[in-house]
This record gives sequence, structure tokens and C-alpha cells, in this order.
Amino acid sequence: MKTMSTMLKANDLAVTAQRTAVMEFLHGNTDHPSVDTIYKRVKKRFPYISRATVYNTVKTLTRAGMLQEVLVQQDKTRVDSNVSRHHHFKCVRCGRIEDVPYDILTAKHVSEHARGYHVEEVRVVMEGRCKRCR
Amino acid sequence: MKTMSTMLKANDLAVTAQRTAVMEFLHGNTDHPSVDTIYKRVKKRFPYISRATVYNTVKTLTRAGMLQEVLVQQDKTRVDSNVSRHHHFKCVRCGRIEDVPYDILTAKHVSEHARGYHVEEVRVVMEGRCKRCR
DNA sequence: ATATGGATTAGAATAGTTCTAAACTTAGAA
DNA sequence: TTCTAAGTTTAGAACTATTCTAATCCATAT
Repeated sequence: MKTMSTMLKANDLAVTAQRTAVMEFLHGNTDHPSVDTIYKRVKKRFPYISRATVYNTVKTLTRAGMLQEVLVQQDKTRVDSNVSRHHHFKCVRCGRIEDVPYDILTAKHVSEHARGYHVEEVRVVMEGRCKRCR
Repeated sequence: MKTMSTMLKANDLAVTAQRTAVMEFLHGNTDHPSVDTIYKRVKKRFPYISRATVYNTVKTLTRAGMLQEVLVQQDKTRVDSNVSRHHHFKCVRCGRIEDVPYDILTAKHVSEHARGYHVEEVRVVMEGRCKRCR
């Protein structure tokens, strides 16, 4: 697996301690944290980090394709380090957000059923009870 | 077609000029306006209406099932007076949001493909170019 | 080692939304 | 009709998420 440093360099981005810390926190984190959550967690190990830096980092890394911003909640952006195409499942009880494989429902499938639309991308949010909440 | 007054009464809600004005503006409006847009438009005919009233009205009518709040844009809520189940198409060029029939993709269909998930609801946002923008 | 352009910072500013408490209807009872 | 209680509206304050600003800092290329 590529190191953070390698990935940043590959995108012509400076390797900074802040970016690395944000990426390391997100890597392997599957619960789609908000920017504020990232900020608070990273701050523990990196007390001087600023909220603006976390916003900047998320935006920069998203543009570089290293992160994804997920639209599943109206008020705050949720961040996903899984950048492969996939959908989301939101538990109506505990609010947990899980990734769901893309092939459950591809743009192609939708295109076939959606006559007259020129679908390039499909975002699906499924809602129900997660395993824990049933 | 039911009058606004009848619908409000059926839901045990007081019939006020403000609620009626908001509903009348939204009725037949298919472009999913934001609260601010509703406020500005209704204000033209009703100069003393307050922004808080529009927020209250949207929330109240949504709870009563007379409106729907649509999650298609991170920063602001979009309001839809089409309360039947349906999906949305967002034009990546002009930002226009259109309703798409629900049967293109039902919760049932998704459930069949999504093993292990207990799907109660599916929200789909398709993205591409709308007719005008192609 | 040094220069320079990009990155980080704290805090101010902004946008959307919710809250507050007083004033004002609406709807139902008398 | 008139009265009343409960619900509604209002302006503006407050709050939350996010972006902006401008000064400082530091990663990288030389």
C-alpha cells in the first residue's frame, strides 16, 4: 500500500505533517466523519492544527482524488477515504453510514430504465436499520 | 384538487395567510426552490413575512406530509411539493433539479441486489446534462 | 543554505438555520 | 358576535458549518 507521502507527491502536493495526520486518521476509518470530528481527533496528536487547515486539506485532497465528500446529511459534509465508486447506507436509528458496493446499482443500469435522461453519475443513499440496530 | 385550506384543516393546522401563500407558491413549482427563494418570492406579495415563518412553515408542512425536503445540495435544503415517492436528476451544468419517477429504481429492486441490508428507503440522485444543456 | 511559493494559522466574516420572547391571529366555546 | 386559549408570526439574536483574510511559516528546488 502506498504511503501518504507517496500519494501526496504523486499529486504535486507538499508533504506536510497536517495533511499526513488527516490522511492517517481517515485511512481505515469507515464511519464517514465530519470535518469537525476529523479536526477534534487530529488535534489530540497535533494540538496546533487549525480548523481551516482541515477544511483546506479535505478540499485539496478531494480535488486530488484522494478523498471523497459524501452528501448524506443536510447540515454537514461527511468525508470518505474510500474513493472507489460506491453507494451509501444510512442507519435510520443510529445514524451510522456504511459503504455499499457500486455494482448493486450502476449508472448503466439506471440509464437503461431512465429513458430520456443522460445519466453520467448516480448517487444512491439507502436507508434502513443496520445490523447492530435490528 | 384540494384547496390549501382543506389540506391544512385535514392536518389540524391553522389556516394562515402565510401558509397559504407558501403552499400556493410551491404548488406547481417544479424547480425545488431553497427556503430563501421561497421567502423572497412570497415576500413580494406579502411584504411582512419573516424568514423564520418560511422555515417554520416548511418544517410544519413537511411533518404533515404536504411537502418534502430534498437532499441534493450540501449547503441548502431544497423544497419539493411533489410528495409522492420519486428520485431526482441534477444537471451538472445548470444545476436544475428534476423529478424522476420512482419505479426506475425501487427499494424492492435495491433490496434484491443488496444482500445483507435491510433497505426501507432509497434516495437516488442522478447526475448528467439536462435536455436544455445538451 | 536560501529563496519562494504554497501551506498553516487564528480569528473575522458569511450563509443557512434555529431560537427567543413578545405581539398577533385563528378557531372554537360561550 | 365576543372572548379566550392555543397556536402562529415576527424581528432579530444566536448558533453552526464553512470560507475568507492576511500574517507567518515551512517544504521544496536550487
